[in-house]
Amino acid sequence: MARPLGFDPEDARTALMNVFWARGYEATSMQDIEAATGLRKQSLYRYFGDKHAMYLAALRSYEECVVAEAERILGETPGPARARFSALLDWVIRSSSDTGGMRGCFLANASAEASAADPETAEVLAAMSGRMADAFGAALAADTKYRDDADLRRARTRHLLAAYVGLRVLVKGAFDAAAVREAADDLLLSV
Amino acid sequence: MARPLGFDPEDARTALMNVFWARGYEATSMQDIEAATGLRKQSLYRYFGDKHAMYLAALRSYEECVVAEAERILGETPGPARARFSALLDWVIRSSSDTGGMRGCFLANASAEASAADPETAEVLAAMSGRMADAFGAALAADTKYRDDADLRRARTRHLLAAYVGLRVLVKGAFDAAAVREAADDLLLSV
DNA sequence: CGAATTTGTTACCGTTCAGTCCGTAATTAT
DNA sequence: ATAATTACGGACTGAACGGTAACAAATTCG
Repeated sequence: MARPLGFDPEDARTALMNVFWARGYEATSMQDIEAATGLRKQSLYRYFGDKHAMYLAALRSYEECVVAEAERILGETPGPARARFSALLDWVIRSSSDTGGMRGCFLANASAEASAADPETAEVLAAMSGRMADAFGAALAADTKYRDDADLRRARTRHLLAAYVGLRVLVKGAFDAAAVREAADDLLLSV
Repeated sequence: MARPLGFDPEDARTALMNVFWARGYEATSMQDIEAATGLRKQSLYRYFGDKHAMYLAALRSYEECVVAEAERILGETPGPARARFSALLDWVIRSSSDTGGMRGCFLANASAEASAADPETAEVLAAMSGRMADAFGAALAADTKYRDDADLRRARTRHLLAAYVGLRVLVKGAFDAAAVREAADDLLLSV
């Protein structure tokens, strides 16, 4: 009955994801968001609510884009667990160098920035890391060694998830591409 | 020749460390800093310069407190590499539950928050992670297996550092104490 | 004691923050 | 066409930001 939306909400969410991913929550101003989305504040506020809601939308967009892709790679790569994780790490390293800048992992960045006083964000992050953990566990279960030992599988899942997150944090400052590759190769030896 | 400083600079730096560690750089306001240190803005500005310098002082304080303690534990624990890392992880888990809140690792938090546009912070972070890597490598060298194979030692060092950092990020949201313990135990199997 | 110097405190500065109001343009239903 | 409804754009708001200026209290040296 009235004028339709002048922008694609999906595009806006992707732009939000990129800007919050690159700068974090606190360091991103509404000016940055306007520039990233190409929209005016008023349109953003009407559609999303407030800055915090935009951040949650960005996190959900990351979940749909990146976490889903990680799940796909871990699930669809044929062969044993090690091959699956190798494919995952290849993809991480490749997509890191694609974007040039080392943004790390939005999930890891958000976890590190998260204050205890933000239960909504904590919930989204917990759900996301839970999906990652499930995907890791399922990939491990491709090997009989892990399929038959739930305790080992859970422990190894947590170990791998920690190493994965740590890699994506360290790539922002301490590790160059070669160091990441080396750490990833060594990590695969423990799978 | 004049009135002496009315506060202990070391205490002030420790307070700065704690407040930036808990909240990050952007989310910490000068009001927070005044409350944490018990000092007024003017005293802080005169002594440290500006907020950014206070952050660097906080990072250096962390390096002197926490990184130095990690070096000490890795270096002075007797026995093979695994025992040394076990002691390190015990200490991490113990000190995490001591402070109640899960602040994670200041180094990891700062790395995740760091923007590429801050070379000074990047330098401090690189130096700190370098010290951690050196300490990890030295601890590994307690085993002949690692002492005699520099390539393996370097790769394993990076793997362990990534896992260590990842653990301390995930403890902020995704992992509870039991999950950390489990991941740490599994991590030790790869040493 | 008194001059010099530095600390600590209060008030203040311009800027930027997230968020809102309101007039205008665009679209649909009648 | 016209009325109703909605999106858009610019101007605006009060609060909080980081940072500074100016003054009073305290300490040391001559």
